Amino acid sequence: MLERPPPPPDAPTRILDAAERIVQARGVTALTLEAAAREAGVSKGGLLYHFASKEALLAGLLGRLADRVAAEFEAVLDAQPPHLARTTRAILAWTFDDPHMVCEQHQRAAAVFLAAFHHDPALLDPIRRVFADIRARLRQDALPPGHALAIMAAGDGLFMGRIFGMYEMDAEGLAAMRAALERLAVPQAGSP
Amino acid sequence: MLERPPPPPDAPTRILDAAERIVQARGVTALTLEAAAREAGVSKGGLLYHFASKEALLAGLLGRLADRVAAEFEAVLDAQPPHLARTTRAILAWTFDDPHMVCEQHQRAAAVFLAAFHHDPALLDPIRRVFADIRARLRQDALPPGHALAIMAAGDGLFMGRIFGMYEMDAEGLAAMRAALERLAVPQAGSP
DNA sequence: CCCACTATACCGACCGGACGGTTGACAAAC
DNA sequence: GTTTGTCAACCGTCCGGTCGGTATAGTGGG
Repeated sequence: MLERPPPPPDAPTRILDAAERIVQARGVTALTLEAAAREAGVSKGGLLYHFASKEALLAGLLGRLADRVAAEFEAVLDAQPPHLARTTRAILAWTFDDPHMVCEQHQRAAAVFLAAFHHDPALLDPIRRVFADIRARLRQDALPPGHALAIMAAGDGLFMGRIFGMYEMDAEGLAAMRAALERLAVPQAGSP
Repeated sequence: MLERPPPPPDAPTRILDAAERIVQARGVTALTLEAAAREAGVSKGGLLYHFASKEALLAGLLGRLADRVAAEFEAVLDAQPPHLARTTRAILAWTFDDPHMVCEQHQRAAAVFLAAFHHDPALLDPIRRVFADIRARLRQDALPPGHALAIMAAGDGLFMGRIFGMYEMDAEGLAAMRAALERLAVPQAGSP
């Protein structure tokens, strides 16, 4: 059964894809309007027709990234069985259940994130909102105070370590860390 | 009792200080050779006499940063009482005992870090070594596997959250989080 | 059906400015 | 008189953004 090949994406999408590819492959500095245009198969003028400035391009990139992150987390959350600390456990799954394939996508996300921050920290606002929303839901988990925060921070730290090439954690260390954090995700932990 | 005012720093130091100030105050993009020179009170040629290229300037910045981070951690570690998980507890103290004054310094460190990463990720190597060393010592703490890692990752995540303006954690949340992590820093935790 | 007009999508040459780096001169120190 | 530190002027390049133009596809009047 052949899948119908997806229709060719429209120009703005193609341009955003191209920009992402460049940022991921050759770094923030390589993202110029010309390069993005060429990679997308349009002229610089064509690119600027859809994104009126570099900032607009970055904003587009960030908006899409925020949407994707939100959707990804939602999917992980939906896959979690009911539990008093469901959101917290979703974060754990999100952090550790990463099929290796996704790593590339995370690298891309990080590259976009950093590119945007580099240009103007305010561009991160869409993502900030996504995470603020997650944090709000986290607060409703029936966990001792601080546990959910610790788990989330640890996930973020792991993510950062990967992004900046600070850790190369082996599977064993990763599993141990996950186990330790999972023990924090037990409602009323520590007082049977 | 008046402290003897420190002798005026030499030119390379003045230049590095100036570059740091610029990166912190006006972002990565604002760090140009001209701007750094002007801020340091020398001409561009004068700057290039001491740092032959922008990359050299960034390498200098990063080297100094790595030294300072290492020294700072060492100081925190020395202040810790003997304990089976001394290194781990030093990390906790490092993360949470932050007198507010230091926050500014951390912002500066992060700005330098990001500027370097932006130019060339390989410039981060000196810092990578510092953290690799800390991680190695962490492994010698008598803690259940994963606990020290979790604590370190949480610290990193908190740091990242602050850098990118993702969290604004209140003191209460911070204290709760610290308490949760501190419970992980107890040797043989969980099995009396 | 044809024509005039308009809107959409795109092109690529060009401009202005910034930035990294070079050069040659110069003065004080040794 | 050579070395050391500093300067100002300059150069080539690159990049973001502008602009005049083109091709295609409607749209409405006659």
